[in-house]
Amino acid sequence: MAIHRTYSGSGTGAVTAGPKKRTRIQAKNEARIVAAALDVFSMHGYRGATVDQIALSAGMSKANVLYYFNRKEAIYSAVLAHTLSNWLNPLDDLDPEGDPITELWQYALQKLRMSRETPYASRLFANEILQGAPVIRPFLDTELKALVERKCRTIQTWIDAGELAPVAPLHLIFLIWSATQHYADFEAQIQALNTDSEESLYADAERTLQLVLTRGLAP
Amino acid sequence: MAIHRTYSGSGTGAVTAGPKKRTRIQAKNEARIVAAALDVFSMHGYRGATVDQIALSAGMSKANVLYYFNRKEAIYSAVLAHTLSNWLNPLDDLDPEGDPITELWQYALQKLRMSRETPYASRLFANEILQGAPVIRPFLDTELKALVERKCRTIQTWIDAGELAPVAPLHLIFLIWSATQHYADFEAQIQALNTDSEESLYADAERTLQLVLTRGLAP
DNA sequence: TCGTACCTTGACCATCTGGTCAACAATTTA
DNA sequence: TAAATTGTTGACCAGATGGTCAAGGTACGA
Repeated sequence: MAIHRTYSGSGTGAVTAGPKKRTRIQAKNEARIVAAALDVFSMHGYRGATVDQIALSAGMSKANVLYYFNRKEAIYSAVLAHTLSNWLNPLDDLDPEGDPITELWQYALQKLRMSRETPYASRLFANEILQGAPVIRPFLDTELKALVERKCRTIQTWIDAGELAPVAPLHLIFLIWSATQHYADFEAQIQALNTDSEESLYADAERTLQLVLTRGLAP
Repeated sequence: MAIHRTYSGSGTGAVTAGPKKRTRIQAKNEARIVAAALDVFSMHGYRGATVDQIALSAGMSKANVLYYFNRKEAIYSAVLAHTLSNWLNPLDDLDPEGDPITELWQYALQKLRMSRETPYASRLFANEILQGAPVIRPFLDTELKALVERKCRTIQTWIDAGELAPVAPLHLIFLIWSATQHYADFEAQIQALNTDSEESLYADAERTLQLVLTRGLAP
């Protein structure tokens, strides 16, 4: 997760010289700011978010927010870095030794539940990528690409062994990502079109996705 | 497509009294503005777009843009209204008389090709819905909801007739939307992760989606 | 040709917003 | 406790941006 290194300003703002030890107060306030900023950025996008909103949401003054993060962009980078690993980690769990269809369905299910439980993270990335990924492009080009290529090889191995339908591995990953993140990113649309309870909504989503994936991926 | 009526300001700005006939120049310039605004809004979102950018892209002065559309929001509404019908029309083509899996796959294919050919429209809606659909929520709640419910009934009929796997119709539609629009909305990510040509990218996407859908939906 | 209505824009204004700074408060350290 | 470091904020600034307006230009019917 090298996003951290990409943006030098994402640390403590007041300290310009070498890396000093972080105070308790620093850690606490930076965490509060990042948590507040996730809300604001994921709702309004980078440009639509204001430092004032973030400060208000974090319960402190704008000047104080900019004391910890010199620039608005630094807050944004910190939020992305803080969220990115959690958001993408499950992919790493795909086990080449496991049963392909079980592994893939478990991955999809985990992503679907994450979309429900932490939609902010999903919308944060959706916004970032919609704008052309100006900040996390370096990460996409290097670490995410390496991870995805590794997992594509795993999937291809399954296909070659006749344990999985002959899909294009990369596009299977895209399919799982899109189908699950949709429930977070397009929540407003889904709320408008759904008539049932949220509970049964997600139950139906799981059922349908499981059915299509398990049948669609059978060799 | 009643979005037009929702925003009174989306017509000619200078004329405040009743509906007068539109000049040739009016029609031409409004079309130029809407086309330019689609580019700008889809790239930067509502808040990130500036009237100056739109004016520059349309080849006229900012003041002139605001002569035809009194408010920035009016431009935005006009762009949404102009794009919405084209973007959602294919769903209406689902023929209850046709073969279910063929019909659904043709619909998915059409959406996938639209994502490739006119990604701006997709990204425009993605931005709008990510922000909570502040402008098109009334449309979602009424016309889109009615259309989707109608199509869900069609799908349910197919299921009841044993011609289709027992999925939740609404979620099947979500699956098709998400899997296809993903290629437009997340283009930046896809570009970063793809190593092949764009041609083979979309060929693989079609092949994988067809395989999973046709197998996954078989009764 | 003339007059009217429509078109176009540079200059301008009010507001919003990211960022700075000096002054003061709290906390840690010697 | 005294000094020094760290934390906090109201006031302020500069640039960006949505929107207005008066003044002048252009098309078009009578």
